[in-house]
Amino acid sequence: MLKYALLGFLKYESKTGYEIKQTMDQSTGHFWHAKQSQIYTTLKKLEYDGLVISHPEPQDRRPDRRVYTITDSGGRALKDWLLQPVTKLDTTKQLLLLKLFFSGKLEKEDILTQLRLIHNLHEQQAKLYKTSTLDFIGEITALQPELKQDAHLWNAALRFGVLYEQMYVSWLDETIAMVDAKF
Amino acid sequence: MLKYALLGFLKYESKTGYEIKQTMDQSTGHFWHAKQSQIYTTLKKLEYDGLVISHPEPQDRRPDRRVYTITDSGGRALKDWLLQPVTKLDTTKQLLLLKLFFSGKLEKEDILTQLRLIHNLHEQQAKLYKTSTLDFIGEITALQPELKQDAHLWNAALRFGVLYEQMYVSWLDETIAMVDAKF
DNA sequence: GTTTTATATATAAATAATTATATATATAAA
DNA sequence: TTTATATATATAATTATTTATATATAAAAC
Repeated sequence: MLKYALLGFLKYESKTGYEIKQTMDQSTGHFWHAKQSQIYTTLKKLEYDGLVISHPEPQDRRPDRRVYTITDSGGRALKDWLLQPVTKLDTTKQLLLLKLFFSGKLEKEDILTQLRLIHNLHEQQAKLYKTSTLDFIGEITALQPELKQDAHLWNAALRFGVLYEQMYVSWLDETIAMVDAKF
Repeated sequence: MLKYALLGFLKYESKTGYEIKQTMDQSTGHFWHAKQSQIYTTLKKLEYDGLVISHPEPQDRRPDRRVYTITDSGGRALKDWLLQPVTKLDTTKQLLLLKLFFSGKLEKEDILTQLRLIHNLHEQQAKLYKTSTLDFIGEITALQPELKQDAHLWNAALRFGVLYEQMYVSWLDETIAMVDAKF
């Protein structure tokens, strides 16, 4: 699937692997991520398959950048994929839930420590959504009004993150109270 | 991580790979899953590492079952892992969000079709939580009262699934309305 | 002044996970 | 009576992903 994410970003503009990594972390990061090494190897595969092309760009006092550009074939592959209906639920892997599920024989305090730690992490993430991530969408659409539709969808994806964190924190509150009462 | 899930299940009772797969699908399925092939290979690895042992059990008119049992070493490994704090958020991969993110240039109807399809899937899943999954916890604790604490945590994990689906469906309602209005 | 962070690309090695098969039997449903 | 489902184990091949590492420079922070 990563290949389509890469095509998606390159459809907006040509980029280097490094730039894609930065953009990804700031935009799709909370629902789709990849390591730098995977991005580089997948870009190579995409070029081999003719979905992107690359050329080196000299820079002063720095090593060459390799800039990737989507091809017509890549554009078609992207669109085909976008139109292909999603027919099953994502299978997420939640480490905390897995641990909690098997924690019935642990001490009360050990369970609570685990839950409180994760509570902090999710509160931080919730805060993050309310500040930094919001502005990059505004900036881009101010410069490129033709991306207005896109921006609506970016906001929807961001909104998902906000709701998810809200839900997560309230579930944690509930669960901490339950453990406190029943253990 | 799958290895710890397997140890977790085997801590309750000795099981075959086949049985673990069934149990997993019915219990941790919505936050941790694995293919049958991965379960079999991971069990072998666990045995090689001395965390479980296995022995074949003859059956009448069916091939032998290979029953796995957790060892003391496996029990310790499980407990160590359970106590180890979770220090970062899970990185989920949401196919629908990824597609939506890049769908700004699609036709309104294509986007809505995609969203409505996934809406159905999540409503079904929400319904499923309200019925079938609830009873297996009641059944087990009726037979084994010493699992009462465990059952509280199983319910908490299930509750997460319920809240998640609620959140997902309401986000979809919001998003469908937005696309309907803005595209 | 030294360390950290940012810019930039890339490969090797290892681990994790999926898909596709193969084999064998019994029972229940169409 | 044929088909589908459930019981049971297992391997091969492929794909996906992570971790670790190497190289090189500049700017900013400490």
